[in-house]
Amino acid sequence: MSNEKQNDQPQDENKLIAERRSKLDGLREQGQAFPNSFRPDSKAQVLQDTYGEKTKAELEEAALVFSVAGRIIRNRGAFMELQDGSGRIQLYVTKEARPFAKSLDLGDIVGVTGQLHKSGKGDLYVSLDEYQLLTKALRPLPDKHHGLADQETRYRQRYVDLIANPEVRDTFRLRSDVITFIRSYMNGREFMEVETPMLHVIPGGATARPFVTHHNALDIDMYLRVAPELHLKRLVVGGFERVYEINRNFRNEGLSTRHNPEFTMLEFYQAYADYRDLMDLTEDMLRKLTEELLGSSVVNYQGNDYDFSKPFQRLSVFDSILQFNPELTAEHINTLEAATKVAEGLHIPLKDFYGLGKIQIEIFEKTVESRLDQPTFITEYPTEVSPLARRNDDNPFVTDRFEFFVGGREIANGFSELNDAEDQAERFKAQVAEKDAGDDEAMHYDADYIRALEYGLPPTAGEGIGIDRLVMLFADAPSIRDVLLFPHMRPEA
RNA sequence: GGGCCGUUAGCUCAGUCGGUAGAGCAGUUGGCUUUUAACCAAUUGGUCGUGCGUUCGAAUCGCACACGGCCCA
Repeated sequence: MSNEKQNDQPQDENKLIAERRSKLDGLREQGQAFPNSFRPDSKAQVLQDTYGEKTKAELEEAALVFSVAGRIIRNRGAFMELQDGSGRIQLYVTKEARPFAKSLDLGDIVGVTGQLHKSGKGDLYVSLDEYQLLTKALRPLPDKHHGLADQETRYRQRYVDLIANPEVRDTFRLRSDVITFIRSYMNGREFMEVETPMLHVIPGGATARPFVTHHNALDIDMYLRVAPELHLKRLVVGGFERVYEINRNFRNEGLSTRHNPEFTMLEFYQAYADYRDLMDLTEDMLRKLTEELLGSSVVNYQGNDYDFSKPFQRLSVFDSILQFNPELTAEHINTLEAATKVAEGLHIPLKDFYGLGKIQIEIFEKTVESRLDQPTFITEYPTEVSPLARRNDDNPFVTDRFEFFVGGREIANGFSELNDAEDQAERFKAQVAEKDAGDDEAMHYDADYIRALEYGLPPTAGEGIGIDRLVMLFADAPSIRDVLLFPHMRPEA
């Protein structure tokens, strides 16, 4: 019999839960324990905003009656506090309602209809004239004053975090606002939102290790996409001249404060534009986003101010290396031999297949990237590390490409697209050679994409913007996990 | 992958030199009922992350492991 009890109840059952469970048993005996007929007509925050300034006498005169529903988060004495999706409002326990109030546990969800009053201390409250328990909470809430502090529990049980720590709700509302703004901005510029496959037969569009899965009916391995790039450009070939997608990418890499295996990107393509046009667009969009969301053009992130109102700096990879390494001259990084020496001096591990461009990027990432504080575009990325970007007309060693940095972090990556099918085929072959040489992040050869280019991709520029990192910046969040509702964690022990 | 820190009641946290496991909140019972983390009185609640070891005796010391946090690669 004690075995039975253990089998049909959770392992972490304790006395607090058992007491609530027995209250629920009593409710079941009385009838429907989970009624779904109550309809609130008001939200707590709307009542606060609409009537918070009214005087006690004005409210008595008006005799307004409202219905609210939500979770009881405080229940002592004559007042209770109810929290709904919008905010909080007090409830007054009338003498008749005392047995009901006494039977409630913190966390229970109730529906209440009653007159709106103002207390002697100046707070609005709804009187418990009519009331109903809508959902019994079996588990106790975290400490009402300290909230939920344990980081692991906050990430694993986000639902509790959202109940106990109201500022967490603000972060995710901000995230929603960012995405809403971006959609509106792109739609306003005649971009069309599209959805392209998540499951790829040939992973492409970025240099990254993919997740592998299996399609049973076709009996083939498939890959979760690392980027939507190649599909979006196929659409430009097809005649959709401005497309964008806001969706998840999957990269099989480690977890850190800046990396989650699935993350959200805005990716967009504009025909008859080049990378300079996209730098202008990015600058305009981020400036407007900042002003719209924060009401200011200065973003404070982890104690530093970043000013989005001034023109963003534009600097080539090559020049940035020289600027941030005053002891270096052009001669130190413009030949394979010299650059290799510099890289070795910086203790950068090099692989045999690295060319000059790759080594320059390694030097850039080691010595420049984290120091790009104020909003900055870095341009002219080496062709070697840009297999999908158009070569620069004056210097084919580099491409018409930029990345955008702020606070030492890469936020965006864009370039004029390579629309020379024969050049693209050669670049794919170079990637395959790198893969054969041991680079498991290198791209595959995508023959259908080459075929699409052979039909003709108009001159086009494309860009990807990391939404998670952007939200981190605006939410002042130190970890990407703070802007992901359900960040990936190792399974619980 | 490496280093440092953490894991004690449902939650937030103490726990000294190795010697019977503590507080506040919540819970239970009673009182009170216009409060703002309500208050008063009494009271329940523990696999001290897991395992092995040292010891007469381990939350405490050692080793290994798990999970998390921060930093580095």
